[in-house]
Amino acid sequence: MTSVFFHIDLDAFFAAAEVLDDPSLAGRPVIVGAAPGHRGVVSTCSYEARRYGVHSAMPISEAYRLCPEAAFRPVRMERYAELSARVMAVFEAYTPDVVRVSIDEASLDMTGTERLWGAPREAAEAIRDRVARETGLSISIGIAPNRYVAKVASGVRKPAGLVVVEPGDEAAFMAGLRLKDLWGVGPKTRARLEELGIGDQARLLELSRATLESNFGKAGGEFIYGVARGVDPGIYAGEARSRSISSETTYERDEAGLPRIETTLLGMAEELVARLYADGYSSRCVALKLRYGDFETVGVRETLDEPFFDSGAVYEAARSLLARKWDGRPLRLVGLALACLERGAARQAGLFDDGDDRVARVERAGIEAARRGLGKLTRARLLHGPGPTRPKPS
DNA sequence: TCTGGGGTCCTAGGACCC
DNA sequence: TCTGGGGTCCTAGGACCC
Repeated sequence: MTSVFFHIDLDAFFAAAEVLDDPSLAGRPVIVGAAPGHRGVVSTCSYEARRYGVHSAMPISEAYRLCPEAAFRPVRMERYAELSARVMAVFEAYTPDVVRVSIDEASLDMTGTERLWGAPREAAEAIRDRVARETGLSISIGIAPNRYVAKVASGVRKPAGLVVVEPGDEAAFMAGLRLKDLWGVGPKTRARLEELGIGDQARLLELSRATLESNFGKAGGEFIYGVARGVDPGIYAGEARSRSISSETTYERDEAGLPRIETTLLGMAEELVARLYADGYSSRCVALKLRYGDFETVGVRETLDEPFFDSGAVYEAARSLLARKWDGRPLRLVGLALACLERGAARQAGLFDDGDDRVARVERAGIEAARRGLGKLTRARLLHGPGPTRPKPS
């Protein structure tokens, strides 16, 4: 049986969600992201805003300059997650094999569903109508014999696009695209390709696998060689488990005060450990990220033999990494990450009976934190510490 | 008063072991 | 006297994506 994959993308999702909740925004340029006058970027903007040249990841100051009359809205991730879940539930009504790629994208294996939902195009229209009816959101759909080509196809005719690549047409479809439409080939790779005289897809096909590997490394070369021909490199094939969790913050003004920086790290350690327990992981690596005023970014990390047991240990590790790496110049950003994640919450030997009930583990973590007086201590420090260190959530 | 925050994967070099 | 190799783990940095 020929495989049929749908890749579905929500159109300008965050901006569309804002319009949904405030219909007076319909037809206006809407920019979701940082507030003008603050440090930050555009997260998503409506198609009306794109006509002014505004786009994702653009500094908010520039977006404001281009389109001061736009409605600027903060990111409301919880609301988007709620809407996303409703959209994903619609997809799951059409196939059991839904890979949720991100908050606004999914890859569906629709192989063998023809008898239920009709030809791919009909099924796609049915999904689109149902998403619109149940959530009021617009989607773009790419259909192809593999997940990679479906993903690319979903992006070439947004918004409300529907692009079908028939079996056998994958290579021809890819050959007709611009280099920037290749998923996984970013600005640096494109620049390097241009140095090699490669400005479009057709020219890219002339490069041998060996040439690509010698320029982009073994993995990179193989990747480019394959995707240029419509071969799926297995982008969503990996095991769906989290490998790291992180938190970072950009100060409104560069910060050189050790107490404030440490307070930031303390809050992050608490937040990360809480998330770690809630998700049922343990970690034995902590990584500190620092960005100086000139945007120079450095990192330092440490791996332990045993998992961290509580946020106090993570905080102490973070402090010592800071002492080791920071040269004292004002910091624009600090970030903390936990990596080497393993399934199962960390336990101190002998403290608890075994048991892997998730809720129980989370409670245990809370109990343990309270036992050590950690909860109270850190709350006091965060409330009365050296002032606010985190920008308003944008 | 440019340049967020949360992730993934790859590379290259060094330490260490057999 | 010129210094094996293979494997694994760890670190720092970089590219890319949403």
